[in-house]
Amino acid sequence: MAARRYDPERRQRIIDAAIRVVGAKGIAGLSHRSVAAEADVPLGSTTYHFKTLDDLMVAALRQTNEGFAKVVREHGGALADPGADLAAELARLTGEWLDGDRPGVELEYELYLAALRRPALRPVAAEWCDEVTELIARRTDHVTARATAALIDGICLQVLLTGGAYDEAYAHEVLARVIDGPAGAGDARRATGR
Amino acid sequence: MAARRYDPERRQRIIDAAIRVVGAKGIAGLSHRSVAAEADVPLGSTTYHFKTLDDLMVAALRQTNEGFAKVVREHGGALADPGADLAAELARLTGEWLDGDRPGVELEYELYLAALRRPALRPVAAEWCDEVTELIARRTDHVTARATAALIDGICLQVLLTGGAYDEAYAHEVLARVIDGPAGAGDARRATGR
DNA sequence: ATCCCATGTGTACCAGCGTACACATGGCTG
DNA sequence: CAGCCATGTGTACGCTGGTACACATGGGAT
Repeated sequence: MAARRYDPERRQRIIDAAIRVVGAKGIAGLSHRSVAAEADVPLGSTTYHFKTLDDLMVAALRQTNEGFAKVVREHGGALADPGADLAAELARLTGEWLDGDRPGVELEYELYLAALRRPALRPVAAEWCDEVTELIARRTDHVTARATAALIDGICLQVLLTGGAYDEAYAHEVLARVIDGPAGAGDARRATGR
Repeated sequence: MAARRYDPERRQRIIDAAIRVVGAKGIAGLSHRSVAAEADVPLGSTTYHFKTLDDLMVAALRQTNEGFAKVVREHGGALADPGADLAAELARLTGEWLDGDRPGVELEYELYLAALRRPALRPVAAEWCDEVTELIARRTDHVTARATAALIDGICLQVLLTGGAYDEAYAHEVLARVIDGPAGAGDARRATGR
């Protein structure tokens, strides 16, 4: 098998350092050198483990994708409860995520949005999308889940990009429209968008 | 008045060149030099008109913000018609925007999303948000308009970031939920328990 | 025990960057 | 019509970046 001689954690430490660098200076501040300094390893070590910065970003994005999932795991027990108000629960979770670790959220979105210009990141961004959708789809049909994920993304973006505050009541209200929309109209199962 | 000696269009040409550069190489490829080369002006000229790259990006973002508005102006006549199906109209317009000028859309989003890490861009991003919201708010209340704008953003993002295709029927369906959701009354949405 | 090679290290090269600054030019004000 | 100064130009400096490459080391296969 792979034989990691001296520092079996070397690669992982570089990824962690990259995440800290992006958090502190943004993607623009990410370089082999800055990561090497942050991880306290020589320059050659970062170029050895990650030939290109895209490779490093893919690894970092994969790791940060855990962020929201972690919040869900820790505070989202009610999500699975069929009796709970799904829209209210999602609005609450999103608020906790945004208010609890704003730098972490910004970092996660920065890496996520970087996929716009870096095709290498797109599969990872798509994974993240699918994971959130699947999570919601345990309580709704697939179309509703996709739309709910999109709406949450849009709401978060508006908060992050404009510097405004998160309004949980507003989020609850409009999330409910998407989630309860097809149920309230009478034909409960009318979703076959794809 | 300002006295532009030789080249009254100099500043504007630099902005246009900056937009072309971002379109071709992304924000990461934007520099005083690359813009100067693209605009065919000496280096000193770009640094004279725009002290920092942020200044240049603000000007570029302001200009690109016209993109969607332009589509609306040219193809969105029905938007103002109170008899038209607003959700269908928006879904159609978004499709035209995404399919008609994909590079332009990516460029616009790249500049828009750059506000995440560049506070200087946030006021401009907020302006763009407000403009779209106001446009929609001519047919709906303000909360609905904001949510609709957020949902459109989210849907576009999912298309752009994951490389998927735009599904107009899906967009129509979920936009309708947000827009028609509060059909009963403004705040009595929870009253219709079953 | 020996050797291979994955892993790790140090350094040098060159390109591109922001910035600064001295200088050129000619419309506008007075 | 004379001078000011907004505008425009060319060049140089110091820094940081990606990349390449020669060299070091020691675990495991033989």
